[in-house]
Amino acid sequence: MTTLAGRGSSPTLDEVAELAGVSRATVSRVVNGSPKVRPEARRAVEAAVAQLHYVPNPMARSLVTRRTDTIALVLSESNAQVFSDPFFARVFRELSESLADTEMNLVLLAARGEREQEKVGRFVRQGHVDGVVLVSPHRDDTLPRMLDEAGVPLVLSGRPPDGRDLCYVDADNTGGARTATEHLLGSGRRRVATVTGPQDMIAGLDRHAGYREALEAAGLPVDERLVAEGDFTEAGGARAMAALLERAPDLDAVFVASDPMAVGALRALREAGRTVPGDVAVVGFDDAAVAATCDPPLTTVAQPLEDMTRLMKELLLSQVEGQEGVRARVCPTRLVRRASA
Amino acid sequence: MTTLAGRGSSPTLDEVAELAGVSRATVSRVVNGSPKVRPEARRAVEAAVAQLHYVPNPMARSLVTRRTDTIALVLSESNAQVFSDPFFARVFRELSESLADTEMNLVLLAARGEREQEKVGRFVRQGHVDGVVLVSPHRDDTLPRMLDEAGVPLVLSGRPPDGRDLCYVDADNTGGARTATEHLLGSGRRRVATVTGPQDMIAGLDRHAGYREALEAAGLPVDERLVAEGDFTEAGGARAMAALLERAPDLDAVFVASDPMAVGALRALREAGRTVPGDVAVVGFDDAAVAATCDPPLTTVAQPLEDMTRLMKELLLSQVEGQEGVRARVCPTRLVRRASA
DNA sequence: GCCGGTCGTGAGAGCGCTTTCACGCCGGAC
DNA sequence: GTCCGGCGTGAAAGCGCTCTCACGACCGGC
Repeated sequence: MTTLAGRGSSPTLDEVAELAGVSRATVSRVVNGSPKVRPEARRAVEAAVAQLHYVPNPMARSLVTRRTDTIALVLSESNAQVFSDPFFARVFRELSESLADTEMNLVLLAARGEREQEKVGRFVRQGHVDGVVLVSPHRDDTLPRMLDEAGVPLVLSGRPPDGRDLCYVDADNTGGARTATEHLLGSGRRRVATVTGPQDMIAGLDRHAGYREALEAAGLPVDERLVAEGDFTEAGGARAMAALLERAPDLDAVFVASDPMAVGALRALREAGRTVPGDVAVVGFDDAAVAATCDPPLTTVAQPLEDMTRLMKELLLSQVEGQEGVRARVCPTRLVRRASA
Repeated sequence: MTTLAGRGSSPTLDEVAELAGVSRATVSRVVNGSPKVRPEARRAVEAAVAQLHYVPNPMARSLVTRRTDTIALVLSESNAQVFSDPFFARVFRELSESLADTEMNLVLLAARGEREQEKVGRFVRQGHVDGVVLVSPHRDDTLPRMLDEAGVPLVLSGRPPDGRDLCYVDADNTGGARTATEHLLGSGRRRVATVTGPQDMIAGLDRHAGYREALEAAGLPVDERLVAEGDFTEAGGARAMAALLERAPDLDAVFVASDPMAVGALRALREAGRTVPGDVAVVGFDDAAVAATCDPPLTTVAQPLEDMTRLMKELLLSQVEGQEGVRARVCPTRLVRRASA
């Protein structure tokens, strides 16, 4: 195959250089915004670039710069449903948006089963991306370690499981759960139950811990009949709530570890004939869109997602630039008061 | 910077060649599975590769092969909510899974606002990917044209808006809607309403058309009071259903153009004191997970999503291989009968 | 008038890989 | 014994870019 200018295959630096009457080096300088180019030459190059519709070949560039100007958001999650999780969707959106006026590209990689994790690992190790933001909600996930050992700039969304010293940004899940529970306690409730998240997920663990902390701080015993595990879905929340009602009919409040589960709990409560917040006060977590629209509107714990995403971006980009700065950041949550508690 | 073997920077072909006592060319042949290598030499190379943990540099390779072994799934959608749409999530999952035992990588690109579309366009035009599967649900989207003109192998998920001759795979939305409506008519209903999808979305349009076709085929007039537009969300479905009930209290059936909307419609119906399917029969579309779990379980139209995804993959890969084969494929839908109609 | 210092530029060496091409080798046909 | 045809191999030419380095032009200071 010969490389014919203007015939399908895109023009190269040399062709631009020839048309502009300068050398390759000068064209490169113009394209990369170097200041050391005479205005006159710059204009000539720019005209040639425009005329030829020149687009630099990123592979050739990466080959020498060792940069790809691309970062990956990787979702490590075997469970299908979590992909459509509003929390994750928002992280992706915010990240994508905040990168939009950068020259950085964002790609999303899914690592479901082990095979896919392996593929993602290879992809990253091969240098396809300059860095990765990793969402790895499960405690026993091996991907954080794999990517860490790949030596690529890495920021976790959510704290790492085993206390590994990885760079991460997380919401203060424990603190948020504590505040939520204290809010319930503060309004005079004494039989405060909880629907936890899956206890093999870090956020599920932390929010559960916050609930217990609040009870202990108030000098109240933790009654295991008041604790039921959900799976972060609406259906699971309804199930857990029903079980709770069965085991502890005298409960007068419940902290539910996610808004979708809280919506399910609301339904179970309604079906059991309990009023909210009259009979049972309910607090959720996440401040998902549904929290404002359900009936009654949900008091919930909001994470500063925008800040968190910005932080992830900044921490990652500074690593990409070669600076090792802050390793971890825990962001405060905020109680959003609505009608349910 | 000097390139020191084994020191951070990964080993190159030459280092492997030297260790194995052969030439670069031979190593390349082994790595790429060429048969023309003596078993003895092959073993030596493989040992060297293993010892050095050699991983080929994909940029260098792409530079000469003009392939990246990566395809993109791009979602062109300004509306945030659609990202967590179960239909899209499934397409992504299926595609990812079916590519898992290929050497092809899959990345997801989001093209929300115009800026992001521009970025995705540039990304693709620069040759970062070998092909793209494009989900572009809106009628007035410019991305299909942009990517088509980029000259990259392209398969749309869903038919293209303006009759452009693009390669696509779609469900038979019109046929499915017709079948659904006929089912309602066949069970003796005579005042069959519809909650349509947004009329600036292709699926919304097609499903609406199917509804009208069925009525016309049955010799029934289309009563515009029986038509309300939803937005493919549960809340929107509830709103539209309420409006329908207001305008045409005598309706006895409704075809709802998506399952989430149908769930909302079910709620509105319940709140209005109508029984389902006693007073009003309801048929949804998509056979989403929620259709089987809601109350009553939803009769709905299922798309052969697995087949469709496989087709997209095959059509795209054959384009990548340079074959121009089938351009379009419309897959038949199937009515799933449950309790609601 | 000479000298040191910018400043803009171009030649050229690589980045790590694939791939063509030519060459030496060996087995079989004559 | 000679000749031919594979077969395995290595040398070398790129792929399109960046970046160092050297060089000429031009400036002001003495």
